Amino acid sequence: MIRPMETAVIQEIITRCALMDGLTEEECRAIVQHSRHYEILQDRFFFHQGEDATAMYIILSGRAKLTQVTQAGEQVIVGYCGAGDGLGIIVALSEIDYPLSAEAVTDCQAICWQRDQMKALMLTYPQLAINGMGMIAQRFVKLQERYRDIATRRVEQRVARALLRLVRQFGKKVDGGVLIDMPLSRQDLAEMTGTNIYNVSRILSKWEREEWIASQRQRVILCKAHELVVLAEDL
Amino acid sequence: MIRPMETAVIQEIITRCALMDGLTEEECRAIVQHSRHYEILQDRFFFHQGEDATAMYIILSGRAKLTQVTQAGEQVIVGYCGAGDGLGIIVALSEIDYPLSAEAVTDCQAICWQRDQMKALMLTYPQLAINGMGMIAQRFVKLQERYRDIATRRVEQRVARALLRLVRQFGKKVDGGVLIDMPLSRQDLAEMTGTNIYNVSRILSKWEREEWIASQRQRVILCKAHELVVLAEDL
DNA sequence: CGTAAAATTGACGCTAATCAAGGTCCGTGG
DNA sequence: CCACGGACCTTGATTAGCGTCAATTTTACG
Repeated sequence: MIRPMETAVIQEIITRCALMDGLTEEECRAIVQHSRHYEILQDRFFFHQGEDATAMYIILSGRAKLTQVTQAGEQVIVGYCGAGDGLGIIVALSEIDYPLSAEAVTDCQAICWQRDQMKALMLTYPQLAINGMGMIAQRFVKLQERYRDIATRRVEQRVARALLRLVRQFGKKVDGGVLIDMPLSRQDLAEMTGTNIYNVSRILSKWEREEWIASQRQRVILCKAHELVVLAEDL
Repeated sequence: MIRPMETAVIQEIITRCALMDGLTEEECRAIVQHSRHYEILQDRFFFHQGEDATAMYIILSGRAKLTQVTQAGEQVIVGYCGAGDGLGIIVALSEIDYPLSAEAVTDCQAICWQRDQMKALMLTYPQLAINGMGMIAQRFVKLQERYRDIATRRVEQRVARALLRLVRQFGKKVDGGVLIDMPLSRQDLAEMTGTNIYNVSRILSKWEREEWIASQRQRVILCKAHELVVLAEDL
């Protein structure tokens, strides 16, 4: 079971997240008041690709994985989200279905607004809409980068770049290096980079031999991030 | 030289474009009044990746190519735009630089708003902002699709899918099939699909032998689109 | 301790990237 | 009008990279 958060803590997290940029604590509180608290256990879904979009979320704790599925049934991972990140923001701002699925890869807490509720709030607090757009713009630019990566880089570079992005987003200092602080399988890395587990495994094994990384099942620690950067940027 | 359009014609085109959905002709006229007319010759740029974003455009005629460049200097084509499509909308809605370059591949006419002007208009006509967001959402979803394609499909399928997208967007009935109505080199197709001209050339040659397409320098006509669909969707 | 999921490793073959050479088309200037 | 140069396209040969299959090992957890 998840231990519920206190309202004050929630307020604290939300106030500092990008969606609330430029809003007073007062306004922020009012906006949160219209949200519902939301808990979701590991491996369950916030929503599925193609579902009618009714809600948007801000994650308070935990990690979520954004995925798409092809007709052939292959998964593609579009990205990960953590505390402060938004899920389904795009659908609060336009009339489309969820274009991807969001899955909790650890137990998550979040707050949640109904689409119509959020639309109303955005009319009252236009800054909210502006922030939402900014967040989408950010995502858009990131996705374009990754599109470019996958179109032009070799598998080894793509994996290196994926790890570096994850470490920037979820890195946690531990002795011996920086841990990517969430469950991350070879399969996940394969789905992020458009390859398969065999290649990923071989590549990670090689890096492990060179002591650039240390990895166990579902865990990766970067020890010599610099070496990976050199590889990733081909310097 | 480009033959300038009459105001009435411009109005006609703009009124029907996605940015003006749900706005009265009256409002639409007022919005257009705050724009500048803009002409740009083939091979020149609307803007470059990384430039400070000051303007957004709606294309009236012609075709524009959206590209990104990697550090290594390789180009990636993110997509094409034609009449009614917007350029740089994302930057009108958030505070970022242009994330890509937009190049006229034929002579283009467009209308153009300064970022601040457009922001002011969006405050007066909120529907304008909503439409802008919808357009970005559309693009976002499309980009995700293409990301998925490139991550999971073979080169031949990717080329087929690229051609089918282009034909849907710019197809023009001619005898013998449907022409992709703009200059389109092997190089362009390679940059759209994350491969090289040699592969594209071989693939198109093969399809030409099978009479699925007819192609000349910078031109492609789809004769048996159905066959390409079968290939593209692996049925 | 047993089981299932995750990860590893080797072998094999195909796809697609690369290199090299030559052909075709088009606009320009003599 | 013709010759030339440059951009575009084609094709073959070669090889590296990568996907796939099969078999085995490791790890987590009940």
